[in-house]
Amino acid sequence: MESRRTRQQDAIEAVLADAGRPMSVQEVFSAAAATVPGIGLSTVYRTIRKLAEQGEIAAVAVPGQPDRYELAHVAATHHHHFHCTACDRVFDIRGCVGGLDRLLPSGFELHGHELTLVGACDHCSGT
Amino acid sequence: MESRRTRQQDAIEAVLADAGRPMSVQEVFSAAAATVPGIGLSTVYRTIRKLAEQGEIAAVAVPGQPDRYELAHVAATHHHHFHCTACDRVFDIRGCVGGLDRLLPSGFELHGHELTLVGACDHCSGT
DNA sequence: CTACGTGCAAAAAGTTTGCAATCGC
DNA sequence: GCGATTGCAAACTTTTTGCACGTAG
Repeated sequence: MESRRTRQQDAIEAVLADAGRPMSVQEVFSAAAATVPGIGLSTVYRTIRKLAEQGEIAAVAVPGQPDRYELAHVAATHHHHFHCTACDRVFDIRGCVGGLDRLLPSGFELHGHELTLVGACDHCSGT
Repeated sequence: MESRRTRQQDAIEAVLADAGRPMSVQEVFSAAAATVPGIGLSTVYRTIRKLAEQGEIAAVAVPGQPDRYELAHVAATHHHHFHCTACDRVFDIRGCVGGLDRLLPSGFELHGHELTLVGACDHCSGT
């Protein structure tokens, strides 16, 4: 269960690091293929799954679409997401809401939370 | 493109109405089969998709899992979700956070938001 | 009666797995 | 050299689609 450094893994992590926003497996695959031409889709799936299990990347869900992933150290810097329903991209937004404890029903334990704003990004809004 | 009232559609909507929490397509299928024995899985998919397009039900996403659905009139009564990572169920919780506008980057338009608390429900927490 | 909605089977899309060849260490 | 990792193809799973029949209006 050693961890071996390979061109493919480096490329995948680099893609996620450079993106600055959550990406789908397909997006990662396309982007990584630019660096490592013959890379296989299964390798991307395997690597992403491994990174997710190790907690190095976090999954972001959008209804009706496959999950997207982003580096955990980004996720650790607490932030949230903005889903543009026009161009369908997800952006990271800084800041966090507080006072969530008051929403919690008694007996429930709060471990974390995920907030997604929905709307149109600066590029897609009619502004 | 008329809308015809059928036994199957009634059963599916009844299941969602009675559940009180977001359900997956499979869950709806199983529950609806109790009322309409020979119901087909495709019918459930088709009906749910149609209801979603008409805005009568809302999709709730959980990373790594298929979407779950709940009646929109419930979603309209603004609320949020709690995902128990132990029993893997999603609960509705009342109340809503405010002040989201201040999180919004300039140029972005806010249409809605989705907040999911993550943790252990009263049944699963060690309490 | 007309044509929308259903059930079944086949197809498509998305993800995982088996295996021989490769490459890091 | 040894064994983890890869790429390809096949297996699976989940969701969508084609079609003939049943049925609501």
